[in-house]
Amino acid sequence: MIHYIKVVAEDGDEPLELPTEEDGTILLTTLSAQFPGSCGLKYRNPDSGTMRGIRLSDGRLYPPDNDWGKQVFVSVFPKAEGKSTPASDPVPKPVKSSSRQKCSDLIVLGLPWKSTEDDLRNYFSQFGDLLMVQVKKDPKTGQSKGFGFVRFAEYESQMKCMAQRHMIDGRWCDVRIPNSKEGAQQMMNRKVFVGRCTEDMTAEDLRAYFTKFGEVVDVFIPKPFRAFAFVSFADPDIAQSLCGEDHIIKGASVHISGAAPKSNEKQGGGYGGGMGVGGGGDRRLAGSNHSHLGYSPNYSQGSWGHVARPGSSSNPGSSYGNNLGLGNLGLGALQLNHAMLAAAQAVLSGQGGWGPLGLTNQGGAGMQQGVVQGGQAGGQGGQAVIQPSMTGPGGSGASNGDQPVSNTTPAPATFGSVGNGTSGAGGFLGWGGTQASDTTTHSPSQMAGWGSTHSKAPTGWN
DNA sequence: GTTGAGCGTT
Repeated sequence: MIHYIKVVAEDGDEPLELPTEEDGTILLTTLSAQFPGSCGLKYRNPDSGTMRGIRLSDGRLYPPDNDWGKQVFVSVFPKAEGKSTPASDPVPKPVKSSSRQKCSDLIVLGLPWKSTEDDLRNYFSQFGDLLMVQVKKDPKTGQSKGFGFVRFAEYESQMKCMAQRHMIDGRWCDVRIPNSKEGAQQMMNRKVFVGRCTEDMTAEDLRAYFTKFGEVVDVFIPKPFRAFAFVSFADPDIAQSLCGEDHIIKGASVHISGAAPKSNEKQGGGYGGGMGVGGGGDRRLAGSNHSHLGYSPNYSQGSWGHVARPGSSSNPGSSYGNNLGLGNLGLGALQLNHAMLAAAQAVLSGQGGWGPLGLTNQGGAGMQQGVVQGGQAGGQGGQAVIQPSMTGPGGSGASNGDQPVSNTTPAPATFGSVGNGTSGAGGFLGWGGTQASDTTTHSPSQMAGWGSTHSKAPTGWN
């Protein structure tokens, strides 16, 4: 039977009532939801006049003598600091004009093994409405991996949440922006990469969803399900504005980024990131799996897969026509081998036996997702593997930059796709595209944090 | 049945 007990953060405060669970215990998360950082309860023993601690086990606070009684309990904080009265908000609101910012998923690190999604929801709801809560677990054992994700409805909630550490079920946890969001704002163009797609997302679903942000001119979903898609907008600004965001589509959290996210991995003028051979291969022909309604054919989408475009002016296609100038390739930075270079040149010149790619036969139809995987970058040369995932003639040449091509190949240098632009823009060649590796250089630039250490839970936990 | 820096099978 549920009832309520009175709790204060400090003697003299106005009591706040916390609900018990059915078994009469109080969840620590319930406590810490109202008293951030709180890790326990105590009360004054009327007989001795001294304070007594409340038993805590498995994240539950147990009533003394099986009865909470009518007394007022006092919240206990780790270091005799960090307590906060409900009256005084401990978090100075970073009230910026950031009100219009959008929420992103937040990773919660350092969760106790036992914490459930309910615990997380219970705890984090103190900051605002939650759209998503998940604890990553081992699929087999169901054992928590000790981290999870949350997503708030309001950006203010997110800000508040990230502005502090979190005591969850007896452990200090950190909330951060996931690494997957790195390099968010970049690559201005009209096509965005939609990662973490689920298989039940159709092109129509994506179109329907993204249309509310602006006119969608194309949706591309790789044929063998690969958990990502491309969405192209008529307005590049729309696409750009979505980059870096997380959206929830059909219950799944997808991540939106520029079509060649690895672009800013390297700097110094080199075009390190993705290599894409990509003319605007977006000529769409009927029969493809594209949704193409209302598509205006004058969107030349040249230069996909190209990254780190010099300057910010978007002028896709025209300036890259058949430009194989090595200066644009950033070769030095990527240690390309000759085989790959030759392959690329062959592609652009329409020779080289890349028949399966449909380049030599189809005049304008761009090959789709043509992928060339060299060995390790700069490594075993000659092992270029071509794996076009779509070869149908007339297939719309969605030139898919260098998005995740293979997560199994270590540091694959990949081609984007190749295609002759609708407007005659020739292929542009860029190199790069290491999807899986290279994550070590990222240094999450979040709000000032608390080191990276999670203090051990007070003994008695875990 | 253990563990404690990290980054999301679906």
